[in-house]
Amino acid sequence: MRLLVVEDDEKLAKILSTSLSVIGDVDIALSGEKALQEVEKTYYDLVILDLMLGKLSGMEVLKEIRRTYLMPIIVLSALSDIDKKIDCFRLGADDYMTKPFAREELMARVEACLRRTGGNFSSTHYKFRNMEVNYVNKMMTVDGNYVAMNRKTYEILELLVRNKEIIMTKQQIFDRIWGYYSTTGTSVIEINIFRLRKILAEYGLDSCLKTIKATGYMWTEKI
Amino acid sequence: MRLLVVEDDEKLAKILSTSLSVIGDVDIALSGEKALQEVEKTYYDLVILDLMLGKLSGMEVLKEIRRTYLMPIIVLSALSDIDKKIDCFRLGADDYMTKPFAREELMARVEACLRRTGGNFSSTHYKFRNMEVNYVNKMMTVDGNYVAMNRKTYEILELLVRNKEIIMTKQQIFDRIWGYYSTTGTSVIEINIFRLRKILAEYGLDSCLKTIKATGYMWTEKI
DNA sequence: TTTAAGATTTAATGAAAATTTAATCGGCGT
DNA sequence: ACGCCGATTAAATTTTCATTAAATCTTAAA
Repeated sequence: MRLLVVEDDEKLAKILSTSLSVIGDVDIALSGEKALQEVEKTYYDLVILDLMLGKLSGMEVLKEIRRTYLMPIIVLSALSDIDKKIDCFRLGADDYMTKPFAREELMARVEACLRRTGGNFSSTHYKFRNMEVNYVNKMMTVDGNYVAMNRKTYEILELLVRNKEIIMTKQQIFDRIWGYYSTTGTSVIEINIFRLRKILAEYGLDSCLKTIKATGYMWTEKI
Repeated sequence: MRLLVVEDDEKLAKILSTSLSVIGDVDIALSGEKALQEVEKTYYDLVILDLMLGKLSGMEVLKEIRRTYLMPIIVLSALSDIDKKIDCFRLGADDYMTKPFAREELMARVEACLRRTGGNFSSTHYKFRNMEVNYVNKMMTVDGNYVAMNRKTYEILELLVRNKEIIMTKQQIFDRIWGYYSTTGTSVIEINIFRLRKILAEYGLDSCLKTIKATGYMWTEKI
């Protein structure tokens, strides 16, 4: 998880950064210009954006980021002005907090946002590189495009990525997807693994799906 | 779009309901017990939940809904108590507003939530090429001309385009359009999909409506 | 209230796709 | 070389869905 704090008050930026470090790696941008550079350079899962910046206003930064990126943005401001809030939400902010605020509330709101949008905080998605498996919608996407596959094939994929870096034995896979009372042999797993690999290979992801001989299969990000 | 307002103050509930009606159909639950019933019965895109309820506390309702459902929940409360806020976020709330609040701020926050969860959120219409689906007037137009279709057929179309690029399972479609207590089989979906396809085909749009075998259907712009 | 048009549902069929079975091939360790 | 296990391919079987026709329910006009 990678977060960006955009805040010109260096002291506050440090404090926020320390708090947020339990959630993921935090970068700091001390100006709007710097923020835009960072966002282009790195993939961020969430941005905390103070409205009070120097030359480039926070609103400008918000607008500019939203022209290209979709990650959640939480706006901080000294103003509780309703119109300002509305404007920020219009421009695509996900939340708006008025200073002063409790550290705990910020943390709670950050987590609520991340829960919604995925990342590893959420039990609704798995993400790796440009590929995503959405457990709710029962679909895999690459660069946002739906990748078609058979139902059972998908279920194996979901089971494996839900348990990444852990070996799933054939018996576990079988019991989970086909159930105890199924009469089919475990060779059906191999066929679906084969089909899954063929699909993954189109996107250079087949090396994530390892065969553990005489045991089972494992999804790994350590290629 | 279907919203649920859980609020025991009937006057306030009505006011909220009226405001929110521009976004979608709004149901009201005057008690926690009623809210849980409604949520089981109907598919909701978002819930507005007042913490001050009668017997069953708002927190209980929140916890209970989250045991099963994932739709965004915005909590309203007279208390600005930080611990209360934290607790709500922990239980899975998506946002927390302290009363009194501006109608506009609530609307902005509701839209921000839906934008995250409902894909490209527009509360009034969907447009693609020369075709438009107007949720307010409940009609589809092509080049501005009204395209006639049955009500149920239209409702499926609206549900699918509101969730474009996302697979809608047959169960989701069924629960949303026919409701939990309906006795009809899910084959009615297939017939309406068939009719919808025939209509769409006249305008070369049938390829937007994908069948996801063994799962459901999906509207896509990536033909 | 009756009637008829239209909307919706039920039922049934064949085609297409998914799943399973079966069989062959190939590598690796003993 | 032999045996084990998994990859791969082809073919058989099962499931799911599109499509048609007919039955039932709704709605609004007469």
